[in-house]
Amino acid sequence: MGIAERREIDKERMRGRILEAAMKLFLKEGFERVTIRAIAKAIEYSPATIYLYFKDKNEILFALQTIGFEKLYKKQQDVLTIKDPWKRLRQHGKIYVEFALKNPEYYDLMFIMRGSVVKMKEKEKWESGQRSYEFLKENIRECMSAGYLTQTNEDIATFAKWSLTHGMASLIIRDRAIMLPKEHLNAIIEGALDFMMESIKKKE
Amino acid sequence: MGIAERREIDKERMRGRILEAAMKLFLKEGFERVTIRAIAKAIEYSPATIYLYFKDKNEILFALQTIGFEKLYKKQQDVLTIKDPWKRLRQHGKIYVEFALKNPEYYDLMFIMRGSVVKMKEKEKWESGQRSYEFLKENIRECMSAGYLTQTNEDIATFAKWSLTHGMASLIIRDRAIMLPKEHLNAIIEGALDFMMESIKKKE
Amino acid sequence: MGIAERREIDKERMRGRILEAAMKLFLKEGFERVTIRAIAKAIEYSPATIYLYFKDKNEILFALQTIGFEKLYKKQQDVLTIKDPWKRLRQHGKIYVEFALKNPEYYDLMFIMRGSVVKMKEKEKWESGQRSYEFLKENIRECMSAGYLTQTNEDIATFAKWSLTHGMASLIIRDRAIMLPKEHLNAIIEGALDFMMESIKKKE
Amino acid sequence: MGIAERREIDKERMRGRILEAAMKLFLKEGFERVTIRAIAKAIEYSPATIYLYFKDKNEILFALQTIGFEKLYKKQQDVLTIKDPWKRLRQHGKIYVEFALKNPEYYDLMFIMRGSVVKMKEKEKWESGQRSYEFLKENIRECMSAGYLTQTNEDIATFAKWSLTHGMASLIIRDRAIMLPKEHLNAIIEGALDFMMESIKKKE
DNA sequence: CATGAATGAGAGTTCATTCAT
DNA sequence: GATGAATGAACTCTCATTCAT
Repeated sequence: MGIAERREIDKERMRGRILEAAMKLFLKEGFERVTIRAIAKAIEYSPATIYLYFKDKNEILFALQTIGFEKLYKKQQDVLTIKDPWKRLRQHGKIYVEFALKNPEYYDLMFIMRGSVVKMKEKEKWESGQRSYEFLKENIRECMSAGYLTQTNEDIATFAKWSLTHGMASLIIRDRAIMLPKEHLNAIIEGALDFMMESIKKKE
Repeated sequence: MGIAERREIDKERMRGRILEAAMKLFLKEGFERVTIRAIAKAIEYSPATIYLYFKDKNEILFALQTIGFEKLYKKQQDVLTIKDPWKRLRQHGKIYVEFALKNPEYYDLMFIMRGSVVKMKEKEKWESGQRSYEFLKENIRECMSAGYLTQTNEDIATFAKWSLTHGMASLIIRDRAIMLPKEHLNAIIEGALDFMMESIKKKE
Repeated sequence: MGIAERREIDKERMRGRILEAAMKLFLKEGFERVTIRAIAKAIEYSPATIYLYFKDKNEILFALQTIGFEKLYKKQQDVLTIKDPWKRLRQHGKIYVEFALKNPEYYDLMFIMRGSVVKMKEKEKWESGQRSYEFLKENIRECMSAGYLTQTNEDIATFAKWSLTHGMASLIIRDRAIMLPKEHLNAIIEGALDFMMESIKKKE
Repeated sequence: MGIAERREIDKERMRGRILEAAMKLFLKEGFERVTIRAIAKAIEYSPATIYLYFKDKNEILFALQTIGFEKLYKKQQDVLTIKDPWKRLRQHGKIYVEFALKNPEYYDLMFIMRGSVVKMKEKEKWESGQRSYEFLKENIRECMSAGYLTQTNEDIATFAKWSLTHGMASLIIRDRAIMLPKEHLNAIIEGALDFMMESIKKKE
């Protein structure tokens, strides 16, 4: 291992520490508490040091987003153990919402937070976002091939499914589903997923 | 028209101008650019003047939200002309998403934006929010009574329907549905609504 | 009674209401809460109206001060019923501190508050302040004539007496005597007065 | 001298400059003119810089107060060279008033200024304040033991002595002793001290 | 590599005061 | 005589960022 290589590794490690600290702040204190200073303090470096590893605050948020997408994608992979595409689709919905509610700050960053912060329309980033979308689409496609689903445009079906799950997750995360008692939420979510799945099923 | 009356009207007009300016800033510059100073500048008054019409920044945001809910509720009423609850439900979904995409700033404020802004007022605010929810629920109920819908918990069905529409709207508003070509969006939305409606329908 | 006269009376009445309101705010809310707006609100007039009766905020504070001095002077007069100058001096000290502690905001305004607020060095005002001083001095003089007091410069004796009482009052009012338990304060004050009186007494 | 050490010294020096500037403003412009901005301007730094050295404005005032108490306590120590408790007590009074009149801003902050500024810190702050009180009390006690003083409660005697000196100092500092010609002030103060001392002395 | 020191820009808010009506 | 409307001038404080060392 050359010197340059080691340097690279060290650099990567430091970036990791910064991101980890930033995420912890996110989780514990919420978005508006994630300041460069706070991050610096958490890793016991000076604010200026952060700038040696990230161009600016946006780059940090962007990196966190990417990590978030990575995490989600991994979770999605787990679902592949289920061979039946129909059952897999159902489980897919479940783990998606679960991911969102267990990692609300990640999810927020990935799917809710304002674009201005992380210039959303730049393609690069959505490489990772898109991957998750494609994964879902593939699942839908298989359901169609297997005759489970009313024939329809696959993008439509994918978007519908995604919207349902995202809708539930984001309403909850952003405190708009307060009319539903917290203790019933899980049951309602499962119910809603079943509701759509059941009904979505091709009637013979 | 008495003097007092005219005064009241003038005051209301000024409040209107402030709200309008705030809303424009929202739209053009994003949330964090909506500052008292920016609003003041936009209407060519001093920052202090704003405080003659609104107690603080929160009150402005709160007022905008309330207007938004009013607007939405009115739109929802239009749907009542459709007597068949099933067709009405379908149209309900359509106008909901339409509202969101035509008034993205309002919708954002009402259903997406961080709660911190309106926290204390939870109860009052959600009076208006809840009203819209109840309206949808009533529609669902009627569909059930009329035998259109698979029997299920009404809150589940309502939340599912709401989540679908909110999901679509919020993914688009916050730029997460960029993989879907803009020119097809409308069709996809309609498709997704039909998709769910169709499939949701009770199989005999 | 002519029109002009009535006008004058009305004006005076209004000034009175303003001052009263201002003083109430003083007492209830403390100095920094006495704003022109707050006063106006209290008497249910507009802030602008205040300026028809007082040139500026300072003039209000100045007027309050004068009223304070009036009050104190009246209290001082009560003491004249005591014929013996020595006993009268003792009582004089007592009522002075009493006045201060019962009307801390007045006292503060009169004897503690920064000159910047009420340009202290302008003679006019101290006409009223001085009067109280002279009254005490006269008492001292009588004590001397009556042979009660060690012969000394009368200004010295007056200043000493005044300083003792003012010192106690102001230390208490501005929270610097917190090491003395509140419930003993009265006894300590009386004790201190006696202490000085006793010892001040000419030894034969 | 290591780098860290030098840094520390520089930091301390800067804090010193800030405090000095704040104190000058106090002196020249009065309390309400002591703003962060004004301090910053005075030392030709930006307001934000101040916050690198002090948490907030309160901390500055608190620091000044503490310095003041330190200064006073040191002055009080000087008096210990006088062995006779009676003479020492006399000198104690003198240097107390001298301190107040030579450092009116400090004295004001320590013993006159509204508590609001330092409220929360009551306990810590008054550790230093109390120390000075205790020092005086000890002197009083010694005078009693030595038979100089009429037997009385020691708190009463201490408070009386303190009140006399504080009374004189604060009346002068806050411009309420303007009836006494400036050029005689010193003599009057000394006279008042003697007056009390003389008279306080136990009569045999 | 790391950072201490510094800052420009800006946030929300409050106040005494003015003036046309 | 009364006031609604308006504002200039402040205030404290926070943040992302830069740069010489």
